[in-house]
Amino acid sequence: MFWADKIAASTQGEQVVNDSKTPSGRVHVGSLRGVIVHDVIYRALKRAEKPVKFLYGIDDYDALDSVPNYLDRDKFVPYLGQPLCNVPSPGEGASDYAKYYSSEFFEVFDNLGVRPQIYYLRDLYREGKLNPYIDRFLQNAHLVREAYKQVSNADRAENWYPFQVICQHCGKIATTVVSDYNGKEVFYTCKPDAMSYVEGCGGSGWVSPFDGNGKLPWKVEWVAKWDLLGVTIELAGKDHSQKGGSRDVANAIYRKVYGKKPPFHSPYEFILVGGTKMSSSKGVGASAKEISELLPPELLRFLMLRTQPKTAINFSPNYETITRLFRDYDTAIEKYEKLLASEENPQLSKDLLALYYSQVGDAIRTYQPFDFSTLISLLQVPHLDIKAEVEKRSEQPLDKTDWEVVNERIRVAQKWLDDYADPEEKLVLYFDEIPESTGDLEVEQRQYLSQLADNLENLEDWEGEALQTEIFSTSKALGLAPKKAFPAVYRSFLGKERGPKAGNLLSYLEKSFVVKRLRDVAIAA
RNA sequence: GGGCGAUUAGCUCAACGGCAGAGCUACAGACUCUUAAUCUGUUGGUUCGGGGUUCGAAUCCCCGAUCGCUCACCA
Repeated sequence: MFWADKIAASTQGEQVVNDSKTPSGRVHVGSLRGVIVHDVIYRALKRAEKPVKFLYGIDDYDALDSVPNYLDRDKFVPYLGQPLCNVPSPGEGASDYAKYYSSEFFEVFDNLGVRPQIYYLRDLYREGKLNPYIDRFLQNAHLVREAYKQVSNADRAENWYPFQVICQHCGKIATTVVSDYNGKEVFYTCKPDAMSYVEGCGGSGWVSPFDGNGKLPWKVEWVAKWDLLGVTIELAGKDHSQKGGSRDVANAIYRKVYGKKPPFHSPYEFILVGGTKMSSSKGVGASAKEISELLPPELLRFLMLRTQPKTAINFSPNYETITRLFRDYDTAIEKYEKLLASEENPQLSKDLLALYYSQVGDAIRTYQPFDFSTLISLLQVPHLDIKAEVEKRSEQPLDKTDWEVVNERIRVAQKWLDDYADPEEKLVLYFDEIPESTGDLEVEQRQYLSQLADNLENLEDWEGEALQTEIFSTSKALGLAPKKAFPAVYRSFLGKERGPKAGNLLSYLEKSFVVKRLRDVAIAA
């Protein structure tokens, strides 16, 4: 059974799936794992025809705790410690910092077909929705302290309260400590030494904790959200899911203060991104936005969900990884088509369910696959009419959908070549020097190149087909197997054993250059 | 030091108590203009090591190794 269907099958009654994110900056591609995991669980529940809602919260009352290195430090340092919804937007088109980065993230959601009901913590606080929870946690601060102590062995002072107000003097929320509560107002101090990354202003006073004047600490806030929204399923990254970790603490608080059972939980693993291959100099990297601009949505979903949540995913946008992703997807598509041809309403196996849940829409979109790695190769051949080439190499005539898929892949392949490919992953023509690897050529191969140079020199029609014929017939005439002949040619120009169709390749080069190079290689020791 | 997770073919992963598998790679063939293409086939395993439970263990238990994450605050 597919992992998400297992979770769906274990539930009873109406389900509320929840996930959330602090919009502290650009979102790394790894953050998409949680998003996709929850989306797939949501879809699995729908597929099982169980009543379900999917919520996504933006924790924009959290404090700005560092200035990302891609922002102007001087401009944002003054806002350290303030709620993200009160920090100015770093760019056009958003009212504030939190909205700016969360809407960037939501564009990716939209692209991936993830459509949860979105809510903002600022609204929950300011509209007073969390007031009853704030009151209850303040009244029962001792129970919260107990939970912290028992679960994660963290000591809290006797007069510690699970609440932080926004300082009325300096606007920071991270530095305030509440030390008293009279049922209507709390007494707070904005402490200079409360946080390592920012100093409080030293102000203090009595203030109402309600209607957006402050927030609950994260672990406590989590509980309030669960109860307010009726959350029944919420997974968390494994960093939160350790024994004694934040999820454990939140669970304990929910049990202690409300006597209720916490939502279903299971940790999910990270996505490990091979950092060295990332080209930061080209300004591209592994942000969720960048990767979603590179990969077609169903491929990105496929990457995230075919692996069960508790297994780590290794992903780098290098040749090996990215071509494999496309190939695996195509393999699944072909398997599905075969199944479809043999049965009316086929039962989907586990791998095909991964394909199903990868779709942005409701049905699996089938097409005639055209190998992605071949496209990467073809795009590097100068002056090649790629569409004609695709047509020629496809078994069946391509229909409208096929072309859509191919065109999308051409775009991806080109973008990958431009922004992500390492030099050694690209086709390199050696114009100025003879590739080193020609040194290993055998005597017969050198004789062949020499003969080929003579034949080509006399060739009148410098054109792909004719060149291909000449390369081939020369090898026949000398009795040298094509398996030896062609690599000799490729090595002379590319330094590799293989390459694009040799005739075409040479036809794009100057005749004099080709002849000279062949002779140079032939006589070199 | 404590905790959690992982470790299966060269690589990426599947199998989750019932014959250890797939894709890619590699290798070998086929296609008598044949070159990043296509097709066929083959190789490849002490399931990290050691012990135990079981009729039966990659799977469950114990000990150990390696790797990753985590264990003040914040999230």
